[in-house]
Amino acid sequence: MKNNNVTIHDISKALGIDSSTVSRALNNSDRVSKKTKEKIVNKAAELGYQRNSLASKLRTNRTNTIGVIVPRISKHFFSSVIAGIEETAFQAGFDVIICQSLESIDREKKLVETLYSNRVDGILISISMETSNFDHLTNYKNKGFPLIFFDRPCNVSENTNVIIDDVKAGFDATAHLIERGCKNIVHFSGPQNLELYRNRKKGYTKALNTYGIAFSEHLVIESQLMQQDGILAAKQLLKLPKVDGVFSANDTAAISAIQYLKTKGVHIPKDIAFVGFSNEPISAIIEPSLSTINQPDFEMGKVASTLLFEQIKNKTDASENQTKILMPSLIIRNSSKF
Amino acid sequence: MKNNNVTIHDISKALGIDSSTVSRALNNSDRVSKKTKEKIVNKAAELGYQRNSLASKLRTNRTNTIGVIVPRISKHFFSSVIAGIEETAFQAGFDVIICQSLESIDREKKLVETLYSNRVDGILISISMETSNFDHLTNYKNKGFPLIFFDRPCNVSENTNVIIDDVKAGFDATAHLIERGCKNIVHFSGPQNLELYRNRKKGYTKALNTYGIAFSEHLVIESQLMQQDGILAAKQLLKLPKVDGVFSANDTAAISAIQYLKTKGVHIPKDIAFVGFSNEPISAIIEPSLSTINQPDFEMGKVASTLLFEQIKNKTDASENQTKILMPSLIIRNSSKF
DNA sequence: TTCAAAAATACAATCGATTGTATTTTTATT
DNA sequence: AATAAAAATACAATCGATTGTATTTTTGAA
Repeated sequence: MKNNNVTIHDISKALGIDSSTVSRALNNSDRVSKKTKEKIVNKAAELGYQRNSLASKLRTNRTNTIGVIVPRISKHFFSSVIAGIEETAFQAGFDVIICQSLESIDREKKLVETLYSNRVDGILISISMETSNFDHLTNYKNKGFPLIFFDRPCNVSENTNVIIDDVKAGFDATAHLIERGCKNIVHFSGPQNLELYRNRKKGYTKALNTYGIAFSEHLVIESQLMQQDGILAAKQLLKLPKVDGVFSANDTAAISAIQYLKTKGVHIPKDIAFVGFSNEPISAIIEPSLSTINQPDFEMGKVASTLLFEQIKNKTDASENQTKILMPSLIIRNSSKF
Repeated sequence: MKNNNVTIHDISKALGIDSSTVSRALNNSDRVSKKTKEKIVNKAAELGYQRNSLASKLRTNRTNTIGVIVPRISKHFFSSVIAGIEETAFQAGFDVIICQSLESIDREKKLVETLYSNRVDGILISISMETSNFDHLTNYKNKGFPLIFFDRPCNVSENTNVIIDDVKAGFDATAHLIERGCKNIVHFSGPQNLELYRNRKKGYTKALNTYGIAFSEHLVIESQLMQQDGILAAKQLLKLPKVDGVFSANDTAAISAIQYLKTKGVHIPKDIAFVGFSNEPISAIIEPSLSTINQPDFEMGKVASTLLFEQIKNKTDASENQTKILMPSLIIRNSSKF
């Protein structure tokens, strides 16, 4: 494509009107008369003019764009959060650039750099599973760059985090299994550098304590909670004595474990009851349907982006960091019914 | 955030070296001596310099960025295509901006404009279900802007399309049902402005013809193929006499229809056999597992982006339009077994 | 040591839009 | 008709990086 892009200077020349006036006209400034505006707008349409945002952004030092980094867009939870973000952004007149780290710290670093060098006005991020050092993020944050963590918080320094109450969720899930009669409850846990998984585990142990059940580290199976991990966990679980309940820190692992156990003749929930985490759409459909924790995903997107836009506006103020905690809810389905 | 961004001019001043040399040094040009390069690179690191891509892109008129517009990132098919695109793009040194139209033509138009005004080097798009007029796309295409359609092609003018052989897929799916013994096969079809759905339907009718079964328009139920539509279609289907097979143009509608029918005591596949389309991950897990058409999604992303990069490179040549057709494959699962 | 060639660096224009200031034109008041 | 105020428009600098050309410095061969 030859560079036949039309600029305001082309319009300027075509009409014999200064480019500054053209610019003002196209931005509907009231410093330009109605008549001239009309002429300019018409000529712009005629020539097929399209603003060069790069130039505009460079000059104004404002991009009206935010970046969002999630581990994986195909995860229902994240795409719902993104939906919430996009809705808020649309109302605020902001564009959104969606990126996925694929759980890789290297990709994450590169994405942050790219977004920053494109001068997005702020970033919303849910860190990768590999991220345990936060320098590539706090460096920007400390410069005063608007940066907000959601779902997977960062507490190594002062930050704004939007999370759900994972301890409560873990407690509720486990308590439900106990009240249902489970005595030997296994916990599928995730990478411990993520506070979120630490908290779900905390909730699990807290519930055991509350109900006077001894906690045993043997009953905690840690993995990345991918599909394959669920199968491995199920195999491991079968070697443990009289397990009758599982609280999995995500649905994916729970589902693959259930599938595997079914092939081994284990009856869910009679032999082993299951509670997952995330309320993936599939969880309502499989058999047995999976009890799980519902997270206010869409709301999380709205809350996080609203906070971000506040930070972007209050450029001058040292924005106060705050942690917003949203409430999860337990959905009881067949995988844990009597 | 005050604008304390470090520029090459800051480095220039700090070292008493002209900014052009600084720029060249940071781009590792061999017009700068090794010694000076080192000084500059060190100072850049010290000051926390980060290139302003906006300025760079404006000057060079090259963004090394492509845009991708899909209807919905949460759809497994699209996120897999995106994965393929990102892999190719990464190798080519390009950034990818992911956008979702949410099946809305208005959003789609706005996204194309935004991407263009940000001067992406090209766009890959799978159009929305609402899109039946293509002016907002062909306008750019005709200017010589690299634009490629995937999965949902555009044949109103000369374009590059990357698609799968939907006719064959529809044929295979239907033929399989017939060979299995089905005589009254319903087809869940999608919006007819999308060629893809027209083609799947074509394949369906072609198979009926081939096997000497009369085609009846009554047996085609058209909708947006969303979850809710599947239930409505199932209800409608129950009113038809002796339906014994369904070929659904996507998995989503098939799955919700199956769920509904099961509650009505219909046995799948004994009473009604099902074949879906897309091979969503859920399809392997539900009960009965859903026979479906597997699309080479990741490959489609690679092929489409490879073609796009070729077009971007051959700026001058009038790039030849071409249609690439990828081959789908039928996966037979329990929903259509004997 | 001298000087041409090569290497390194500096100068200055440029990408396209925006914006503060200056100038011209119009309007309205006397 | 004169003139001050207001409205409309023009001028010119700027955002930050890049790049063709010019200038200075270094190198090495005679």
